[in-house]
Amino acid sequence: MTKSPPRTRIQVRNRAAILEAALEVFAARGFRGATLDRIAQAAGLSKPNLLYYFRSKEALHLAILEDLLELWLAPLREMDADGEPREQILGYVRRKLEMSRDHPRESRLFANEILQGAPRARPVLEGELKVLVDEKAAVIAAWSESGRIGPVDPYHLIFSIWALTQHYADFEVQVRAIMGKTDPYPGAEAWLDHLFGAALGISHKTT
Amino acid sequence: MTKSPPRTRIQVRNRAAILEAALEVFAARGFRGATLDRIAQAAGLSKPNLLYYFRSKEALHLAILEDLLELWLAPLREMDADGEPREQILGYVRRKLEMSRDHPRESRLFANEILQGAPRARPVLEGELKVLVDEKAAVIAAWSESGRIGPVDPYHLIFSIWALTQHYADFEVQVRAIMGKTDPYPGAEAWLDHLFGAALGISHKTT
DNA sequence: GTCTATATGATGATAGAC
DNA sequence: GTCTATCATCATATAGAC
Repeated sequence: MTKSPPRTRIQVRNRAAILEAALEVFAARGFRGATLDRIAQAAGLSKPNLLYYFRSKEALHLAILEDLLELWLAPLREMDADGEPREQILGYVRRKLEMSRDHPRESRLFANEILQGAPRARPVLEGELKVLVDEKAAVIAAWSESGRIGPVDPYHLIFSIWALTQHYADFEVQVRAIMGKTDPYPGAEAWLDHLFGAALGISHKTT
Repeated sequence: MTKSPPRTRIQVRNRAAILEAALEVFAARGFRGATLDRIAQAAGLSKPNLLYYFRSKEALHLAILEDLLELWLAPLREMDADGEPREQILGYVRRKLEMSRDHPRESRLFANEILQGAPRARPVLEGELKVLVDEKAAVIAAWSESGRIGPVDPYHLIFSIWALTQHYADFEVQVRAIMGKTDPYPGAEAWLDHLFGAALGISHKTT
């Protein structure tokens, strides 16, 4: 799946420039909306030269997805079964929110891909992602059953964390349309801490 | 912005068929990924005939956005300043989740548009949407200040509701990759009820 | 109002010189 | 390895007959 490794410094630099440019363009316009022309221009190369490094638009997109995967799954991987449950879950929320703040393009690229049915990423979702989520869901379920956190549905809890944190990157335009120039992240962090903190309690008020 | 009203029954039927087909295709593939060929085929018309009803792809997309707007904002509009606060907010969550379940294509069409910077919907976001959100945020803030619900950030609360409910429509492929054939909506409803119920409490456990 | 045929432009990819 | 020139395809939109 990966190309033969680059040998010269120029190749390393060009390859990196292409991946950076492609991330920018794919994130902003989706797979179909992105053009090789635009990516090549952003990378400072000619279109045929770009295609010398990646044999097709499809191959370029795939290379990015693969590069991104570990970065993307890292925050969940760090959740430690032996840690303090509440701290582990709230820590995951914080790391994931930081990921949205520091890597919004990566978030939007994934969002574009999944929104359109994950034509290229589906194997990853059903393979590596599902395995990881099943594993961490089991950890959370054990915490819940032992009473160290309140009763929660681990899968929906994880979906919630994804949805809430990624929202600030993926729907940034909408957030800004409503909040103006105010940086949403400080408020978001406090709110998510409150929201998940309350939900993880042993019990909660019902009225 | 809107075309002259259709006059005959055939026109009404064709126009509706086009909008239905276009919703399907735009939602699944985004603006650039959708082709007039595919929309025309899905609507059972020739491409030039489609362009007789809508002068351009752009105009067709705009017509859909406008048609969708009221449907989309209705659940929030229904939130009643004179109702019982907790019930009003949880009711909004439920209606919005039903909207995702019953209208996933509409959700994905909006998501595509916003994800790519809202090139066509931006005026709506900064206009009608912002006005409505500001109004309802003030209502929630008043509830919070009077102590009828706990201290909440009204804007982030509303973002949370959008993010969580729309996630099940927009990222359906990912949810299914992890949950398999299980219908996620019953579990989602219970979880969101728990999550927001806990967060709206007067206070919550901090450890 | 609806169709066939076609103009026009964009885009992914290749050929071949240097 | 990198470029200019070009091909083949596809997509939006229009012309014009019926």
